[in-house]
Amino acid sequence: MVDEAEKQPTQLDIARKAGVSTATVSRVLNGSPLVKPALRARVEAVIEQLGYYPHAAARALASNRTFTLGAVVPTLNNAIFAACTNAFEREIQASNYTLLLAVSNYDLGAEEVLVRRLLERGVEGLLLIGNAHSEAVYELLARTRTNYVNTWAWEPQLQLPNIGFSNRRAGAALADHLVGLGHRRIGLVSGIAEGNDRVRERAIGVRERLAAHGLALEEAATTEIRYSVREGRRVLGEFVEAGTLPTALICGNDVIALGVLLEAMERKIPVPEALSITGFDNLPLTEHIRPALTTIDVPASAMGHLAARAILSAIGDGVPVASRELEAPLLVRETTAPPAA
Amino acid sequence: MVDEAEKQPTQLDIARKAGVSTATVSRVLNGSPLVKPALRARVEAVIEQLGYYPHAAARALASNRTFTLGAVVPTLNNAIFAACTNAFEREIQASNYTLLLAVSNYDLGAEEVLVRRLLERGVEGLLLIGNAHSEAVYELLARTRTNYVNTWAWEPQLQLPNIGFSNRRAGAALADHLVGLGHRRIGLVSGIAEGNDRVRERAIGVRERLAAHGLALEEAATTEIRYSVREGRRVLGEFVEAGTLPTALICGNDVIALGVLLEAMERKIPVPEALSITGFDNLPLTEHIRPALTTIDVPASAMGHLAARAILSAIGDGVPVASRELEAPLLVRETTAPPAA
DNA sequence: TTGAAAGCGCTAACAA
DNA sequence: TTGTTAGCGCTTTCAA
Repeated sequence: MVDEAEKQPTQLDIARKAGVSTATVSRVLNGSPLVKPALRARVEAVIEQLGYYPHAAARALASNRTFTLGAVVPTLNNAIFAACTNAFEREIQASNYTLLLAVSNYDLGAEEVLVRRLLERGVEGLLLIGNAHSEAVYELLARTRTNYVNTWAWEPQLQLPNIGFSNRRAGAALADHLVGLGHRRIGLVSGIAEGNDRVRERAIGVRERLAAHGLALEEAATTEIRYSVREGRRVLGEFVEAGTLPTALICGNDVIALGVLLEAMERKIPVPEALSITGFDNLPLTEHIRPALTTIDVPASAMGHLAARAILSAIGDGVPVASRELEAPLLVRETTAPPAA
Repeated sequence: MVDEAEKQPTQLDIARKAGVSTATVSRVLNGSPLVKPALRARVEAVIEQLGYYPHAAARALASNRTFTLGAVVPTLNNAIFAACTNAFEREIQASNYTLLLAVSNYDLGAEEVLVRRLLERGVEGLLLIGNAHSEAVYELLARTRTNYVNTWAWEPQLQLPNIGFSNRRAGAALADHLVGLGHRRIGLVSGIAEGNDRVRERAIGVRERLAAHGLALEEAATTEIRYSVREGRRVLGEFVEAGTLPTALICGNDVIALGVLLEAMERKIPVPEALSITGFDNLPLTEHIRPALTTIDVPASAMGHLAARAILSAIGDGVPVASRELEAPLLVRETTAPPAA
């Protein structure tokens, strides 16, 4: 019955014990220069003694600042988004900001309610993935004048705050590379395009370049699957059994590519001799596996860091977030080669 | 000059426009059953019209509830922690809670300030990794009566809220497996033990079982390294060149194990014939790679989900978080076999 | 250099 | 069933 909820001390407790006003306590806490050193020391001693710490909600209500930033990512079960989130958090942490994180599971509708929830929480800025978000999200962001940045994308014509790279050009680079190698029958095993503009842009890039060379994707070797090793393996098997295996397969990401590669090895299909494979992301493992995976180097951590710095300085200067294009270079390794004659 | 900061509408705005009191608006917002349907509809219409949404800080200050949970993890650049965090977020999201996430980078001192920061933010519960936290953290948690749970650990004698598995027993299982196979010269390539009780516990488990069999770790093949493929490769190379390679290597996690495995393959050291290798975590890839990795199946997502449910129900019932032990079974696959005669 | 006091937007008694 | 009102803990004028 005795719950003795001895509450957290408040500034009033500190003020009384130190014989000062709450205004002075507040000044001490906020490092105001106009508190006499002696007084400051006295107050700090009491703060220490009572184990006081500020009540963020009260502070936010009074000052209209939360020192909180938000991020909503599709998932953390993709090393690339986890890395970006990690970098973002580390960067804002250094500026005494705290991260409110939400996972949308690639669902734009869910994302909308999550963004709303973060806005209610008073986030001073937001990191989003991609440029595809619901109308409502964009309206909310505009109405509340929230600093935000769409990472993982670079589409200047959209006039959106982008810190990322051109998925379309990355897709194009992959296509050019394979065509340049002499491939004519190329398939695409991409991620699920629904609600994912990065996937769509990459596919457009691939198709455009193929078309420019008078080619087209092998539709019988083109499909969308979830990002998983198992799915990659399954698809490779299906292509083989259906007799639709092309000479090159562009995979939506490294995880899929790894699945395709491992299944090919299991089936004694020589890679890259009989089948060229490309990935996307440049996961740490891809350079160590044999054959090493040809892939696109996605600057995941850099996007996280830069997005944080951009938002933080936008908040500081009161200016809009500055866009910035990053490189996502093609890394030619061992899974791509000219097709067997 | 014209910044026209047309502020967010407040309950007062809604109340006036709807011709009711703010109390009624509050009731509508909180789904109080004692608001007449007609009135409710009128208020909701105005809310919709003005695009109003509640101010979480004000709400928190008045109600003393934040609907926020915190998590501080060592890093997100480890798929296993990312998976746990992902599961935790998904679970609390479903209960309308929001996640405050902080990354400690395996630094207990840093963790302390982060926990403090989350507490200031008013988190109603906290997910932590492991049982090793600073005194100050435990004091803070006790004093504020914050619901928290240490995942990734199961040490009932410590009387701490644990939802996890016994790292020591997992280490023991690995040792038993290898000894049972006939290995006598066993090395350990663990993660950095500093500030990481999981690593220490696993090592203890290994050493204990080895001792029980009258054996000891090959110290010349035992070391601590960062969790990276590259590091794993480097270490394998060093052991080979120093001529200290044992017949089996217990690796701190799958990433290290993969590095060791790939380097062994590169050097034409037959695995498992000449060298048995074990990992830890059961990353999705490990079952697909050849030879498939013998490892410990860590219930990362389950810990995230269960921790969330435990904290949420502790908050609901006002009772302490219930501990729970999970299995972390040994998965014997293809990288372990009897040592060559 | 310090203090008094008025809110910030909301919830929750308490009244009606 | 609805309204009135007193805070929640803090910041921030404004005075002193």
